[in-house]
Amino acid sequence: MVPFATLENAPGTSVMAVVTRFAPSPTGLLHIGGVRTALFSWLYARRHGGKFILRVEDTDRERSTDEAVRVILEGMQWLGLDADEGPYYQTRRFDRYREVLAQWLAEGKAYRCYCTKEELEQLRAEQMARKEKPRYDGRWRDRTDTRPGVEPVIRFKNPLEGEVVVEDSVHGRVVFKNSELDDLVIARGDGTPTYNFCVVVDDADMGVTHVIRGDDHLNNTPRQMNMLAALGAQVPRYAHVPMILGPDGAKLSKRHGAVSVLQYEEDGYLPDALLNYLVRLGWSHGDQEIFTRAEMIAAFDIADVNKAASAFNPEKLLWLNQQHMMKAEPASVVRYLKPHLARLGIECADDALLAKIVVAQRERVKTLKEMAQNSRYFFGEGVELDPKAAAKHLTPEALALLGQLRASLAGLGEWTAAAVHAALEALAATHSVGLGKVAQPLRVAVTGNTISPPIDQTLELIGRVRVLARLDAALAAAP
RNA sequence: GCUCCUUUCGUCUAGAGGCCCAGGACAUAGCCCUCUCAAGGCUGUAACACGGGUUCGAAUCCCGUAAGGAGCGCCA
Repeated sequence: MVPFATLENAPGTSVMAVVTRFAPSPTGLLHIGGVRTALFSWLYARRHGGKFILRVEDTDRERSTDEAVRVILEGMQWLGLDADEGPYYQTRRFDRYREVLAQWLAEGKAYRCYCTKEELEQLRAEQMARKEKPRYDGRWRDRTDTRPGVEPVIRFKNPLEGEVVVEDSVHGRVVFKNSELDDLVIARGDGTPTYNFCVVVDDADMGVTHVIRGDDHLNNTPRQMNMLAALGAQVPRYAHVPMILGPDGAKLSKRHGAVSVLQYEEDGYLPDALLNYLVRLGWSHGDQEIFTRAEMIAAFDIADVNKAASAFNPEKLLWLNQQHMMKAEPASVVRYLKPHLARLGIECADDALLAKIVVAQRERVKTLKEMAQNSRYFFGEGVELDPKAAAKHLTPEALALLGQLRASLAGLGEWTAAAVHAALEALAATHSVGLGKVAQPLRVAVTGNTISPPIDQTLELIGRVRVLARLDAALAAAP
């Protein structure tokens, strides 16, 4: 039991623990738009020492899929957006919804409507023809009879007059006239409850204090507030955050960005980098671009959230990902790099070596996937020489240098980057050539290509045995 | 069509009447550094949607217009 010593504050100022929720629908795969909403809700709860609830809104049984539920669960876990409660599933709360439905029917707060779909369609068509806003006209609102052969829906009796004021944390005061609202369906003909109704019951039952969601829900809010009032529940604080657009400024779609959040794991992004990118879409904290998780929690405030939609920019995400790889503890990057190495068939249990590889590679790759691909030559035996690189750099003159270099490397007392570097410089000096004249052929011989970390570090990490073997192979392959 | 929302560089944003002939970041161009590729540093190009007000003074306040978006479902 939580002791509440100060419950006697004036109305509206009572101390209330913050409770937020993320309520995705498993009718499509969770994408970055949803993730950002989840992030804002999570941050807000963490910032205020509150509770974060995960609730799966699966009342549409036709379109909900197990795959989508899996992506929500795995995605949230990968991102580290841990819930304090849930996941709840609305499909498991049907008894509760039926209870409220029965109560409202009994109290006259809701009623059965026996209109057929055809009838409703005709009504809509007529209204459109008259250039009116299409809406249900309440024709069954006060009827008590029934109509055989039609499974009735249940509609909420929305107030006819007055207005509903939404005090939104990002949009400010938004006023809706009740006369613009109609009696929405809260239970289908088959008895299953609908979204707007379930949300209201759930938010009330779960004690949600702050509803943070996409601004496509702003128009639903007055209806929900009316239902909350019918329930006798307190109205939460609303914050309708702007939507995320695709890179082209158009609505997010499968074609560009509306992919499963798990795709970002596969593409080699660090969870913290994705979160950092997403938090800066619609929110800012002065000029700060890079945030650790703790910094995000400390700085986040809904008051700083923008009103306008923002476009997703893949280049900036890439940049941030690299920034996070460079700032993070190498060991933590290793943890996320391993799956990518595994996908290339590379299993390495030497975490210390992997940490060194991370440090050597992170300033030249944008993703973990790229890091894994560019690190293949640290593992396995031989390397495949890129034909163009070999033709350009493994010239007879270069091979002559490499031959001498092989000897000096073989005789090195200790195999460190510093020792390798000294050997290279000595060779370059005796032949009066730049370091590049020997470094590039060497790079091609041991990595197969022209790109790698500084050559001395590269050799140290590849290891002497492999380096000598690869030099021998390059020398032997020469004409 | 009706109701609601939105509008600062290509993109993300700072800006809460004078600090702004608008700052930062990504991207982009140039230079420096350099054994490759990067990273890093420096420099440049680039924006207050438009029109009226209010005010000594407006990116900031008000009103229109335009353009986008959302909702108007027995979808969520």
